Amino acid sequence: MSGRVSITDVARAAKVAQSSASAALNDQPGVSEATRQRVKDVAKQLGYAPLMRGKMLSSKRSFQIGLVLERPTDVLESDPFFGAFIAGVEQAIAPHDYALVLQVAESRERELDSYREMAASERVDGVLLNEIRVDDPRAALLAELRLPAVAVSPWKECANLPMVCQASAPGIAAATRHLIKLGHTRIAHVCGPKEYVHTHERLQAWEATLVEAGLQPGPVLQGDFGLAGGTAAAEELLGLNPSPTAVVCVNDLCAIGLQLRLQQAGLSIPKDISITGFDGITIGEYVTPALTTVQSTPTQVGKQAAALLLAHIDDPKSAPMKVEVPAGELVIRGSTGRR
Amino acid sequence: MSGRVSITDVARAAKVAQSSASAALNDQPGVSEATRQRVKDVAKQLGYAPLMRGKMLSSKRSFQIGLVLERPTDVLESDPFFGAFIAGVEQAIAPHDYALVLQVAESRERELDSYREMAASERVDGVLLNEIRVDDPRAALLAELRLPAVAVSPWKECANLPMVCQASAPGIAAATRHLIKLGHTRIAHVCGPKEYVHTHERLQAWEATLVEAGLQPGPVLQGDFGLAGGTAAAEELLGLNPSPTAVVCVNDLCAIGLQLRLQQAGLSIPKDISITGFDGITIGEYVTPALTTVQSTPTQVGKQAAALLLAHIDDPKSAPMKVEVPAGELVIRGSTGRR
DNA sequence: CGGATTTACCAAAACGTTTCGGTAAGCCGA
DNA sequence: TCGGCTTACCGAAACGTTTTGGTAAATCCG
Repeated sequence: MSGRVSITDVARAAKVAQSSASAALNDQPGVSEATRQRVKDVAKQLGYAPLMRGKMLSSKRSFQIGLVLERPTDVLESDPFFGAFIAGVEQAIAPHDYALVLQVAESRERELDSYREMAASERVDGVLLNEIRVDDPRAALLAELRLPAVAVSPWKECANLPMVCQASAPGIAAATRHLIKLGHTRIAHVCGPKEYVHTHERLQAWEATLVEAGLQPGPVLQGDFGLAGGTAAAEELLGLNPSPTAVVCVNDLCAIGLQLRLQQAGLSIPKDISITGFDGITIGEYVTPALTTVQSTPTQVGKQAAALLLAHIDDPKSAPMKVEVPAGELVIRGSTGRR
Repeated sequence: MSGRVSITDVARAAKVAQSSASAALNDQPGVSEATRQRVKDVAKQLGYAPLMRGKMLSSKRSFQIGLVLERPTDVLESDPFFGAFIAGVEQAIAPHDYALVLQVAESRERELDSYREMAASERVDGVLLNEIRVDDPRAALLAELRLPAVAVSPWKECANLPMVCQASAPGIAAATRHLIKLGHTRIAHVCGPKEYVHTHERLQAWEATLVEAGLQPGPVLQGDFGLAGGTAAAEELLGLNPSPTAVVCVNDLCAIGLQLRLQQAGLSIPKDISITGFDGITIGEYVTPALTTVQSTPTQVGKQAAALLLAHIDDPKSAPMKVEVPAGELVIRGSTGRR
């Protein structure tokens, strides 16, 4: 009695061939308008919903895209990009009956294994790549596996992969200019790990902006994309003489780590030192003083990336190789002040 | 030439029937050990990997489980549970060839639609339910849809759903006792939204502990699970007279929001007011003073929840209805001090 | 009016896997 | 030696869908 209703049942009830029912329901040509309506009505009445498994097998597609996260749990925990990014992905794929398969890998090597496995079993039709690194080994692997992929990279090309980019250079430049306007001349930079493309883009934007303004690019401190990097950079900074009067940080978490540590050391922000972040995560509004930052739009990035991936899955020839998302805007708050 | 190698190819190459090849590869009985080895060798040599689609259709399973997040992006952004939870889920399902399908819903009504759709298309074999609410409508819906589900709930029963629980009552009680030992007598609580089961469990644990110690349960301030709730509670608290000397917050983000706002208002933590959180998120270690909190173990919870769901998918009769994960431990840091 | 084209539909194949029923061959006990 | 049981294997069906090739009927055009 309960039993699932298949397209065969619909066809039988509507007194047409299974193939005609399929054509009718999928708005394919070869069936009259009258029949199409009848089939659709019957389908609705019977509560027919196509079974994904059948559709997958027959159409040789999985109607799923993959996203693999490398695992360091503490990074996952606070990565601001993640949630909003996924929300954007969902917006783009849901209308096309696609779903997102999320995997978590314990290490980079295992991450590659994840891709190998997804490709071998064809569980997904393509994947999204985040946090692109310099000479990223994933690009070559995915090409070898012939698994469509889209890179989310802030920066120029990425090893022949189609990419979606939201440039962070303009935001970093804007933050740097903002500091220059406030009268700062010794403006340091806390950069991320050298292996990430993000790191280089932001480092160069900071440097170029200072050079352009005729200023000597101040010290570069080694940080990372988490709180710990900011803390470490703070320690380094405290030993500097002369000390910079402003710091452009690679992202918000790093900036917050820096700010909190400097405050612990007795410095006053922005009186002694001005700080800028990048991302625009919520907590930046709550720290004291609130963080001047660049508001990125991860949901937009996710949406565009997923849309581009679907386009490449559909037809790699005709899909664009690069889509740009407007850069984030500078949000001026209390952590920056006049020299 | 590249073309995918199917089980038929393997069977042909090993000179056995397709069905025998299947039995051999899946360690089913009915095939001799010699043949089994030969088939496996041939399969490996040919680089055979079973195609998910075929497996799904034939075995009437999707080998996937679902997780739907309701969307409020700013909550997603920083939810500490999320990343670690997913990592745990992955640990449990990966060995069974299962994958996680993640959906994001824009509202609660759309969240229910997500479940309906997953059930109708049988894209997943079961789902995980987070953030259980009082009289949660999802339980009834999933029962109606006959979609296996496991609830991640901190608390007693959940509408007949199998559940994994990591009690937060012991942690909240420990935090409260810790404050009592420090000499506090006016201990307030910042609770979450009343609709969540979490909220009630923690509220009651706080209250019971105070009553047990012969103290009057102090004021209950309305907060939520994000920074904003802490800020709001801080405003409320600042108007109180007499003011509590300690506050047990429903979670870390809320506690941090509270602490930052109180500090802005000129109060000194823990001199004027002691604060405790719950979760043990990273940033709690970085604020000044560092946050006394209860370290929960979301990865463990995710792992157990996924394992339980698989068990219920496999055989609902024989799987347990409840699995407990050891409660988190109190981590004493600088935000609590002697009265 | 007759041949060509189009339309509306159907039946069967295909996708890759698991599973079911059957069939020889081998083994056991009587 | 023979019936009954087990073992090892095979062929075919089944899962639910899309796609392909074919066939009448209807339409068009000269």
